[in-house]
Formats: sequence, C-alpha cells, structure tokens
Amino acid sequence: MGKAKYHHGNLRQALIDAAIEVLEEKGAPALTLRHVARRAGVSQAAPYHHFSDKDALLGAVAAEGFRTLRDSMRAAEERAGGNALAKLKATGKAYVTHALAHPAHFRVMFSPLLAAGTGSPYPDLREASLEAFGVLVSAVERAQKATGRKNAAPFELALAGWSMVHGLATLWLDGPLHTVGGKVPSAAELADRFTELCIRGAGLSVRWPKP
Amino acid sequence: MGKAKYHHGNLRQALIDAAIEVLEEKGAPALTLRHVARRAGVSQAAPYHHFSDKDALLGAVAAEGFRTLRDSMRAAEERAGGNALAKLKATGKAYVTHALAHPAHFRVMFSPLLAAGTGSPYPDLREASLEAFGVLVSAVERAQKATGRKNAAPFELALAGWSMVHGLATLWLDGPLHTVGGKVPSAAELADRFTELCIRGAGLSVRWPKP
DNA sequence: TGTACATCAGTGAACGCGCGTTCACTGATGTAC
DNA sequence: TGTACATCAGTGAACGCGCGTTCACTGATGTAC
Repeated sequence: MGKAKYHHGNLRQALIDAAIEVLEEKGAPALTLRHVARRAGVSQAAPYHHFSDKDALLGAVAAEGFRTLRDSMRAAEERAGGNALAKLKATGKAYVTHALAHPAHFRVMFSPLLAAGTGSPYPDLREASLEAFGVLVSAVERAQKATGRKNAAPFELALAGWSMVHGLATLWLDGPLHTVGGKVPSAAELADRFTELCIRGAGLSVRWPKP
Repeated sequence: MGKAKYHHGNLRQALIDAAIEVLEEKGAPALTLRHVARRAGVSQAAPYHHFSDKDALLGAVAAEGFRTLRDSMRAAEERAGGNALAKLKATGKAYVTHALAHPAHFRVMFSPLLAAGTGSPYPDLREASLEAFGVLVSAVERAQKATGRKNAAPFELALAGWSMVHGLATLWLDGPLHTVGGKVPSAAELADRFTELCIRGAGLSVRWPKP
C-alpha cells in the first residue's frame, strides 16, 4: 500500500494484524512486541503510542479473534439453510473448525491472562466474546422455537454446547488425544456427532441416526 | 524430613512436588526452574541431574497431574454407590471439580508444549493421560452394560463426555464466562446438569428431570 | 575391617540471551492568526 | 496564502531483569580388594 510514510496512518490495526500473522506463522511463543513491531514495519517502541503494554495488545488480538469466530459461526449458520436444528449443528461445527484452523490465535483468546478475575480491563474483549457466545444462544433459542421443545433455559443449553465444542477443540489442539492411537475420527466428524449428541441431550431431537 | 543432607535422597520427586506447590501458590508464570529448586532447598543447577531440561520437569509435573486426576475420578466413582449411571455422572463431575481445585496444575497438563505433535517425548505422561481417560471409558462401558443401551462406541461417548467436562472446566477457568453476568449457576451444578445432558444424548437415559 | 578410588549428586558463580519498557529525540501534521 | 507553533507519532539506543543453562568444583557414597 503506497510508499512508506513517517506517520503510519492506522498503526493500531496494523499491529493487531501483524500480531495475528505472527501467531499463525510462528505460534504463541514468538508473539513478542518486538516481532510484532518489526512485522508491522515500525520500531519496537512505536506500539507504546497505541497500547499501554503488551497485555493491551493481546487483549485487542483476542477481541479480534472473537469477532472472526463470530463471523465464522454466522457464515456457517447462513450456509446451513432453513432448518433451525441444522443451523444449530452448523454453528457448533464451525466453532471447532475455526479453532483448528487458527490454533495459536484461539489459544490467545482463552489465555488465563485475559480471564483475569471479574474486573476485565478490556471492555472491547468482553463485548466481542459476548457477541460470539450470543450466536450460539440465538441458535438455541430458534431451535427451541422451531421444535416446540423447551426443556431448559437457552443460556444454559448454549453453555453446554459451548463447553462441548470448546472441549473438543482444546483437547484436539493441546490434549493428549494424539496418544490414543490412530483410530480416532476426524475432528470435524466428531464435532458433527457431538453437537448432535448435545441436541438429543437437550431434548431438541429424539431420533437416533442410523448406525 | 530429618536434617539437611548433602545428598537429598529423592530430589527428583521432591522437585516435582515443589513445582506443584509453586503452581498452586503462585501460578504458572512463577514456575521457573530457579523457584522450584529453591523451594526444594537445593541450588538452581541441581535439577539438571534429574531432568534434562525444564520441559522434562514440566512433563513429569503434567504426568503427576493426570495421576491425581485419575485418582479423584476413581474416588468419586467409588463414593457414588452401585448405580452405573450415577458412577458415570460422578466421574464427570469429579473431573470439573478437580480441575477447578487445581487450576494452574490443570493448565500445565494441557499445555501446548506437551501436546507437541505425534512423537511424544514423555512416555510417562502419555501413559498417565491414557489411564485418566481410561476411567471415563470404563465408566461408559459399565453404564452401557448396565442399561443395555449401546448406541455408540464407548470410546467415542467417553470422548464426548471428556470434551463436555473439559470444555466446561477450561471455559470456567480461562474463558470469558465471568463477563456474562452474575446469574450463572455454580460450576459443580453445571457439571451435574451437563453430564446428565450427555447421558441423555448418548441414549443411556431418556427421562427428563422434573423442571 | 580398613582403605583407595570411581561414581554420583550436589554447589556457586557466571554466561548469554531476549524480553518489556523507557528515554530523549525528531520528523510530520494540523491549526490559529 | 503564508507562517509560527503546539501536538502527535514515529526513531534508535539503551536499561535492567530474570530466565535457562553451563561449568569447574566439591562433598558424599558405594564398592573392590
């Protein structure tokens, strides 16, 4: 984009993008302020004009991650057609697929540093994560309405579904799953079956699929 | 125990114990070889006679974590009485309870460093994690036998259950769950309901609890 | 039983590295008049 | 329209720290004879 200028123009966003690129290419340990600044083409002191410290950048990166996750889930929902249960399933599957496609970024989103107790210092991150979760809650609500079965609060069922797909993704990425031998199905396949299991468990469907 | 000796006697295990103590008290960032050695009462170079590097110690700490997790699940199973479904539920709930009681140690067990692709360099860790997972698989098998319902492979249902409780635990510990507002039930309560949801979804039980 | 000696498990000091962060600075930009 | 000046967003060098790890060493232990 254009020739190099002294004033970058939108360095804040460029730093976030650079950080995500570093994550995807080199992984979390390589995510240092120095690398990010260099990647964005500025000196290592420049980020301090846009972020108070490294954690602030990490928070922004995590927030961006929740937004792209939300978009992935919404897109999958859209693609799933008119059936509310199919939409719900697609949402869960998209969660897993997205996590596996962006492992390092996904880990940053759930970094212990950012959970940090109740008083979250990053309102942007808070909002972004709530929006992502909101996609799931809405999908559950619509499925309940479509099927006429409402055995539990949407929030709680959504949280159950979130736990399921989040657990599958994290176990797949960082768990000892790879040590159990080669006969385990693909993650996408498991995501499919597990979201279906949740739907049955939530009382939104009672049929068992053909064996 | 006893007076200080030049030769420690069982420094290897003492270092693992010290590392776990550091984790519980100060959290993961404080887990440096120097702190661990100091806590065990030896110089910072001493650990290198028992572990090739820091990762090797971490691997041993993680393995120990899987063993205590396994023990927690087995103990809960024991306490649950004779009903196979109650035992299965107790196993899942114990997973969550244990994780929340030992957050930093739990995180180390699922550290990306230790997942590290297929060629796990720590056979002890591999074995310990498989044993912990085995408790769940066995519980599923017994529940299938007891109820006479076998809609899916025990391995796969156990993995679904593992995903569910693991997801709940990690979301609770590191997720943005605390930002959703104060109306969320306790983790133990959620663990209860979610394992029940899994049991229903797995076809091991069809009744819905009273609202 | 006593002694020489190889082996092992510690010590303490140091190395080198990369990190987050700070500092005085300088070039660019926008605005008041 | 031109110019003085405050403000902002960069630079480049440096600081200080804590870390993992290495090294030559020393004290304790076990064993052969």
